Amino acid sequence: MRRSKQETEQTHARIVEEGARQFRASGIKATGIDDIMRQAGLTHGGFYSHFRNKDALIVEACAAGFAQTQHKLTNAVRTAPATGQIQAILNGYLSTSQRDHPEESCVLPTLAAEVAHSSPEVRTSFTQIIQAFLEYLEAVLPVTAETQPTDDALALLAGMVGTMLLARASDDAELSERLLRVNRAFYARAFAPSPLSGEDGMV
Amino acid sequence: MRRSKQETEQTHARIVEEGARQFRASGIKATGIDDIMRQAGLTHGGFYSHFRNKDALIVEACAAGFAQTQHKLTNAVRTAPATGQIQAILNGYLSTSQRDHPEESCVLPTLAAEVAHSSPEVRTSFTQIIQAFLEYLEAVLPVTAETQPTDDALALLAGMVGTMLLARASDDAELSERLLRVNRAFYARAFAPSPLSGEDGMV
DNA sequence: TGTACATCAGTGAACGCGCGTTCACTGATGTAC
DNA sequence: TGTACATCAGTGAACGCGCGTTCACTGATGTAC
Repeated sequence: MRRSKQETEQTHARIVEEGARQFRASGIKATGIDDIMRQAGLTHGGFYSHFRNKDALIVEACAAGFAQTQHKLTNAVRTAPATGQIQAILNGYLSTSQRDHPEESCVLPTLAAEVAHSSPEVRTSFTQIIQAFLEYLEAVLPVTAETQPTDDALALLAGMVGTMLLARASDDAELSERLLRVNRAFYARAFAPSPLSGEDGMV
Repeated sequence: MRRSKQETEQTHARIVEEGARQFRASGIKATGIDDIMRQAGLTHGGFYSHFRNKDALIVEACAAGFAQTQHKLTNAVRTAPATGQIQAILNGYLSTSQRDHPEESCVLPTLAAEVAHSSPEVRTSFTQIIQAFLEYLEAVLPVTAETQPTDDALALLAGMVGTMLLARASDDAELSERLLRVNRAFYARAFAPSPLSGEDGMV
């Protein structure tokens, strides 16, 4: 039966949120429409009242996932001293809690490889997320004599994404921990104007 | 009908090679046993004369893929001057030709995210590949006053893997190219004892 | 070296299952008068 | 403001399809004598 506008909007948001969770937790291909709808408290047929197809949900779910990561990082940066902002981002992004909860973590390490095989619309919107993340980092990175923030952001993002990807793939707890810890320190040293220590997850 | 020992071995190797290609090209879940066997010139039923199940092939295919990457890098290093070995690895690994041919490129950027959701046996063997890659890089990295090769290898590998992952996900040709070019230079500057320029793909 | 038999690589049909998407239907909501 | 009707969010069965795996079968290879 028909629902009120407000309820429809809430339901839509709930499906997007659940999609964002499950895509990140299990991967895009491995997550079925049915899984998402059931978690959202609905039956699978109703999906197509909200989205043209699965790709349309992927686009919205990735955007929602990135917004979530951006908010977390912004909170982490806000509570950090001006000279420790890069360190705060690294501590937040490369924390064990983020590693252990991909379902509410950054979409790049979890979904980038699958997106590379996806439809043009998915790839285009995902590329915009990468660009938005780069711009976000550029704004925080310091200007140095040697390099530009716009170039440094590329190396920093790649390092963050690669570190999390490998830390999640590693079965060996010690290696996984070492990847996070060592690379938090490495990238902080490489980019922070005056590196500060500290080690809290962002959650 | 029964085949000779030699022919059986060759067929086995052909299936592994084809699996390694297609897993990297399309992803593990997206590649069917049938696809692989057809490309190997066989029918799908025969698969189980060679492998217990799909996971067993994944393990062998990842190992074969890594061996291929290691050989390519070793060739690139061999023809480089002693001080330009890191640069040679970066130029080889982060080339546009590697980006455009995932089917014969490193297994880490393409398969790590899917492996994180795979069976224990797959995860364990994949972790060994990560460790082998790290040891390989450690042997090439210089010893400095500040850091250990064993730590530097973690940051270098993460940067290489993250860069390729993002370069492949990016729909924007300019951004993709910039990721490869800028990060080749960044990681060379960060790790090489005396950075040399140069820009050939490894192929 | 030759023969008889066991082995087993490969075939192709079949299995149960889950997928994305469609569709007829229901009934509360939104809207035109 | 009240009424009559169109709209449409959500249900649940059904669709065609592809998946990983099993299995009876074939016939050349490997082996025991």
